[in-house]
Amino acid sequence: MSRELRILIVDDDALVRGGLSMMLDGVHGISVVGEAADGDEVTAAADTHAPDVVLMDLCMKRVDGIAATRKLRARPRAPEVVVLTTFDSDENILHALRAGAGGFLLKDTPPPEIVDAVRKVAAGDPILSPRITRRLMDRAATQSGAYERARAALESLSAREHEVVQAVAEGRANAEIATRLYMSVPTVKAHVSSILTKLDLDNRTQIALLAHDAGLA
Amino acid sequence: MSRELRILIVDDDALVRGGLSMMLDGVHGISVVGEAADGDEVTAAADTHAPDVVLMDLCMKRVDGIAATRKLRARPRAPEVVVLTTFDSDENILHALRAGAGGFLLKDTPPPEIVDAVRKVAAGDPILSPRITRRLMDRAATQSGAYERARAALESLSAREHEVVQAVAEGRANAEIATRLYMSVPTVKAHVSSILTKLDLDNRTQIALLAHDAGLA
DNA sequence: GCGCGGCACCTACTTCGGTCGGTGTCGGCG
DNA sequence: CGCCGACACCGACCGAAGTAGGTGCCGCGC
Repeated sequence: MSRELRILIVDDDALVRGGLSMMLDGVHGISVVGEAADGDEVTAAADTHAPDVVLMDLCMKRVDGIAATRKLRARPRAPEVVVLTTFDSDENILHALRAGAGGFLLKDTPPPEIVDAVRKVAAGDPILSPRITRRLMDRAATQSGAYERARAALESLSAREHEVVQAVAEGRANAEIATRLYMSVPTVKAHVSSILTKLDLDNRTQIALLAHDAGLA
Repeated sequence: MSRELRILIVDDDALVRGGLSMMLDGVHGISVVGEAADGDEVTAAADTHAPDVVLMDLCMKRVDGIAATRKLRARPRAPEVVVLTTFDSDENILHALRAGAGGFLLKDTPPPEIVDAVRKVAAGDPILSPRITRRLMDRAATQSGAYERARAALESLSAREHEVVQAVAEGRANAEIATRLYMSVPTVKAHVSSILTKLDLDNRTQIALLAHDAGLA
């Protein structure tokens, strides 16, 4: 097998650091190579210890965990980051994911699962707490509902009308659309009008919203 | 501990059913109580065997796995459903999630993980293959990018303007907005105009799209 | 061949949306 | 106090959006 997994623990609470360290260090294949108490110390610690995985607390005093994660992930040979937090607000989750976290665990996760998560993340697999997974699933499902309906509605349109819908969905005016699609403004209007009746809508804004739901940028 | 977990396996390939059954049955705490070869047979099998978890193949002949899942989940005391499939198309994933699947695994998942997944799903935790999790994470992250920017832009608006934005984002006409917010049409126009300059936009459609990005339904 | 429906295109007319200018009100500040 | 800026509100004007109606052009079926 490969060498030991090198872990860096980042949390501004010494007690938590201790607990995590105790939980992880000594477990087969894992060794905690360092700790940091603050977002500022993280990059330095990462330089000296070259960890494979960083366990990152989210709410810290000076530089928060999100920013620290972003900084870490921007480096060459970036370590994987597992975010640990007490709060599962959408804010936190989405920010962390955008910052490049490979895992997002709530602090009530039982120790063996944390160990497991660290291993999986190190292997490149993403890890989320069940509650978070559920959120993401619900999110995706609801969105895809609108998507399906919108897509279905747009089926009834002709090719040219599709192009017009696309342009309308970008917030463009009729004149703009006309030049872009090489037709006169009245023709654009005719298309828009036809689209409105076919989709049973009242105005171009509703076209734009529908198209947006259908995934046209 | 609670009683054994009752599993129903649904796949139109007898070989696959056999393999899964062999993999799961006999494992501590799990027993395979039935099999079904087709979406049509599923409800009947569920009636007779009252499974806790259904392992559902997605691509089947007559009634596909999505429809079968939807039907199962609509019942009282519905079993949890884990979808198993070879293909990880967005289509499949989103449809399955919307149908009420509690888990989505690719068929290349190693056996122990499948066992584990069944247990977790039975306990109410959602389960996704790493590749799927990654997809959902990326999806959420990209969307939240636009969200942040839009939210920030809308900060500069007054309370009344916010209400107008909301209404515009629903595709409403000025007259509608006027009655709804108890003001005259010219006043609505004034607000819209002010919003346009503050957000540096050209027309109400763009307002609607921005607001949509900001999460105003 | 002929009629027919759908499409893309246009003109002329009506309605809606957006700009400009202006009023009254309120709270902050020298 | 008197001034200023922000806000909510309105009326008059004009350009853009949407409607009605009509033309030429395929491709289809009788």
